[in-house]
Amino acid sequence: MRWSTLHIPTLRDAPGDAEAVSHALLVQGGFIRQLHAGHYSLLPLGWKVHTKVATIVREEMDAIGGQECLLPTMHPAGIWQKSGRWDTMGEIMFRLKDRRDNEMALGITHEEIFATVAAELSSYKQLPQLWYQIQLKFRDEARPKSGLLRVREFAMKDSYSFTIDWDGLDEMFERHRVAYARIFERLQLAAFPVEASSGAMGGDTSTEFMVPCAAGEDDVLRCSTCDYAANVEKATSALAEVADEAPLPEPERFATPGIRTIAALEEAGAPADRQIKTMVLVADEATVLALVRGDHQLNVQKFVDATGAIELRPATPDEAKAALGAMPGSLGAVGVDGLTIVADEALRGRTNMTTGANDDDWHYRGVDIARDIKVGQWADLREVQAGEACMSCGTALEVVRCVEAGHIFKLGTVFAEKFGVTVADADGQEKPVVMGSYGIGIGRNMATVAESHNDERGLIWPVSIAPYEVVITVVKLDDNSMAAADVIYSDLKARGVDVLLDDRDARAGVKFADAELIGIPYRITIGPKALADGEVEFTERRSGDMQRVAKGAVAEMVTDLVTTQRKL
RNA sequence: CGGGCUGUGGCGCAGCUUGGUUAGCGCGCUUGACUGGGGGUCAAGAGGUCGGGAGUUCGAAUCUCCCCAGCCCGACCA
Repeated sequence: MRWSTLHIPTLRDAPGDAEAVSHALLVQGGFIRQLHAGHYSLLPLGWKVHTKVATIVREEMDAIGGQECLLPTMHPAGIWQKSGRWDTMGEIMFRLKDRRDNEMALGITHEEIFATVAAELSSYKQLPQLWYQIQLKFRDEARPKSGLLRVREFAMKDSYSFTIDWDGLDEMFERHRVAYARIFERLQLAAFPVEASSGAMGGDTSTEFMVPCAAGEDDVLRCSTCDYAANVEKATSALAEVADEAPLPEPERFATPGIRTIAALEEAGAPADRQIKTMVLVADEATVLALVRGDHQLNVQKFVDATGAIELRPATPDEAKAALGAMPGSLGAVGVDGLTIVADEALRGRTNMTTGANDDDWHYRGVDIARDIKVGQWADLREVQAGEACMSCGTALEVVRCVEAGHIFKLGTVFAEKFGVTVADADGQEKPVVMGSYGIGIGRNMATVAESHNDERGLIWPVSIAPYEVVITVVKLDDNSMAAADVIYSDLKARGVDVLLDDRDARAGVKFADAELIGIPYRITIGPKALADGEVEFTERRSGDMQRVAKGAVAEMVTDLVTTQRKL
């Protein structure tokens, strides 16, 4: 294409409100424009990149046997009520009504719809099936941010597997791991798999693919020695043994005037790891207690996963007082009856502990948890901190800030049971089909590549998804230069290279700056200097390295380079 | 949802504290000239409901109130 005819609205200045690098560069480079919070228009350049990302995903899904479909975006409420997620999804779901007052929703994901399609399966001989689509999802995110990284309307590749048993699911899961690894390799993203919480998706296990990135929103605990990596919502670590002394015969009250914090109580003689921290939470309208060791932090998602709570929030100080009789700072679970008490595993078997006495300015010491506290449920609740020991090898774990680039779930038979997705097995017995679901956001991955590949001059796209693989920059629009440019341009096009001819009547500096800003990986510069020797200049965007090439040889050379890079 | 901040030509901003003729600047845009290998120079132009509404006032971009939108932090979130 000829630049002079295209709509590539690059900006001299970066937008003032863009914090994330990808956001600023995609706007400045003329790839995207915001319509309103969380909704972006993809301009020609942006759509080209987006399409190339989608193509890579499509190719890799096809390579593992995926069959592409396209399901509706708008769904009747009934289908979501059938799975029970009409209620559990809460505010994330855009809801609307049609003219007959029927309730509808915009799809946040498509398990329900694919399960409906799958209900037509009737025999194990039809399995396995692997279906996917690249389709818009709508999510009413509380806080869209960072350009394309977190939006309310976005294209996602979501695939769904249907197998006769769990071994089949394992096989499908493994296929996706391979496909995703290939996708991220082709996108040149440093993604790595991590253990994740399945959250509202439910199901058995899930794996996220994370890309280290400052603009990300997830923390991953990673071991540098072995391959352990897990989302902080799921991560565990090995704790040093704590040797407890024998407990007192019974908890002993002692006055702690003015002491409201773990740290203050520590100064008063109770080490933090010998304290029980009691937090009052409101889970789906019920008051519950979460107990962790004094020096530990509660991870809310872990609590949700352990208890199945849908909505969870900390109680207000007044609510805490109403429930336990004291203000935060003197709360405890000793002798508490009638409230659900969930305790972290690190507290199991501990004795001689200190905790609040549910009386302002009073605490108990000598507490034996097994004896004195009616724990209703033991669970892993504590948030792992950087530096704690890896469970499998003991190395200190590090925290890495990441973007979630993909997420794959083993769903099991939950949806199959609700939607009647059953098939007859070899013995003629009706069996629920085992499902998996697998997601990868197209726009988010595009933005993540932008986050990962840029410099002070702008974007540096990998050849695989660059809006154009090569730009021909004509320094001076005289007949001689344009003639040479046209020959090379036609030659490259004939060779199947995605080439952009910058034939704008602008100063060389402007063209160089724009080419670099929009991140075209290779540039052929045509100017009188080199042309006098029958040569053109060839520059690699990433390194800035320039070399002179005979004008008749450059097309073949570039084609070879691009072809190699493209396939990577 | 809580906290902080911001809305002024296409983009980036000043003006607002202390109300006062015609609302400025840079970039971009149009036309012309000179230029021509890293965002050039000169000249002449076009382009603005100052986020919206109500109020105070002789007079509001500026003060007051309400609303809307956007950004950032936190909460939340497949």
